[in-house]
Amino acid sequence: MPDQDVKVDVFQRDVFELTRAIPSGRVTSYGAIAKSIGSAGASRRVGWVLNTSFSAIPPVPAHRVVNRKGMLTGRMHFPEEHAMETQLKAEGIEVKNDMVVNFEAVFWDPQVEWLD
DNA sequence: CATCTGACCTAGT
DNA sequence: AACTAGGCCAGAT
Repeated sequence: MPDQDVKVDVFQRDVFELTRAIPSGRVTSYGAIAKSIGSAGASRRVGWVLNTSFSAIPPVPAHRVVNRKGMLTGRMHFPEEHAMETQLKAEGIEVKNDMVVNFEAVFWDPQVEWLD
């Protein structure tokens, strides 16, 4: 099989695995994920992969992934309109006006805390 | 088949 | 510090 397909598969697998490793009550960013799996700059692909994560087994907590500013940019893509915010709040993360409150405090850096 | 778009980020001006 | 441009790469049109 073509190398490209393999790369995509690995990329997707890594994104899923890393995202599942995000502790409850914490969030991370697309760029941080991309960087820690060796694809720095490919943050847009992370979004695409997460979009396919809704049907993934086991489920991927895509609601814990936001952009660099702590903004819930992907909430409109969730199955239900307020799913992302609701789930975050259920985990103890405060969300106001589509923004994670105290973002720096709840930010989870995969490169530091996700050790193989 | 060509062009645009997007759950983004960094760097340059 | 605000703004622009470029890069990333797969889907959609």
